[in-house]
Amino acid sequence: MSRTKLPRPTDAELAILRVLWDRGASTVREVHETLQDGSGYTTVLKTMQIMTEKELVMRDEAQRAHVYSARVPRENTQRQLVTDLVDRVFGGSPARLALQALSTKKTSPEELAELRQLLDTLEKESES
Amino acid sequence: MSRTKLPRPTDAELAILRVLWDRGASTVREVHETLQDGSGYTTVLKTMQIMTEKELVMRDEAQRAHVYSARVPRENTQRQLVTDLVDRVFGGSPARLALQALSTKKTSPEELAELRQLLDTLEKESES
DNA sequence: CGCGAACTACGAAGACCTTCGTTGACACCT
DNA sequence: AGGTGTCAACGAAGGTCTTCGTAGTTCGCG
Repeated sequence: MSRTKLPRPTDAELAILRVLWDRGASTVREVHETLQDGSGYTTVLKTMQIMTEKELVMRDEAQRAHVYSARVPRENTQRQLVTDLVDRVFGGSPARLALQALSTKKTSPEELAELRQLLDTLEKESES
Repeated sequence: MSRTKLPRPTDAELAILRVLWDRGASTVREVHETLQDGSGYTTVLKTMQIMTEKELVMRDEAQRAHVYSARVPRENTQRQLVTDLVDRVFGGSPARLALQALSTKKTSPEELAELRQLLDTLEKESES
């Protein structure tokens, strides 16, 4: 049992994970350049080292410039953060979060259609 | 311009806010008792004092046991946290968050109906 | 070889969060 | 008046996160 009940990634960690999810395996330099915030190179490096310890990312040390890749899938992290938020501020109701999310900004017709489809599926399920 | 760009409430703060939103104005003791986590009385007190400084809550000192009430509305905080999450992990697409939220857990038929209604409204809007 | 550029590693500082012990004030009861 | 319980205030400790300076390593090049 070495499963240590992973904590939420921090903001800085999440920003880095997003880069790795989007770009795929990358060096510190690449991440640092992509991430156009004001943070310094060594800051990004340090954070990525910590993320390696936390097993959020993998490191390939074959080259001099180590190559990092995300070890946690994007979907999982999204799910983790969503259920966390649902529990902490929406009383455990994902639907209320969904309502809040949708009424906030505008959504494209394609996404609306996708949502409608999901809704159909869910309603059929609840009927059976 | 005294608007200081409010930061996300921390976990402990959020837990307390939830109690205040649910119960309405409450004393520290009441909050502490409601909140059945393992935290000590003075911990809750301290946090609520800090929240007063941050203007997250209001304090009525008329009685010996001060009475606190939420100063930020629940809706605002929910919106804040949702848009924050949308920006940080769903690339700015609320619909993707909604999809993730809904596919995670089961949702009651009433909520599904509510969602469908909102979807109708949104689709009509995008048509015009 | 010797220099500079690109890297990693390390450590420490500063900010914030959470936790709680202790102190002092106040109130009620006997 | 003295004792007991309730309360706010304070301060300090310990943890985590973020930041970055500095030092050491490696590589390529003149």
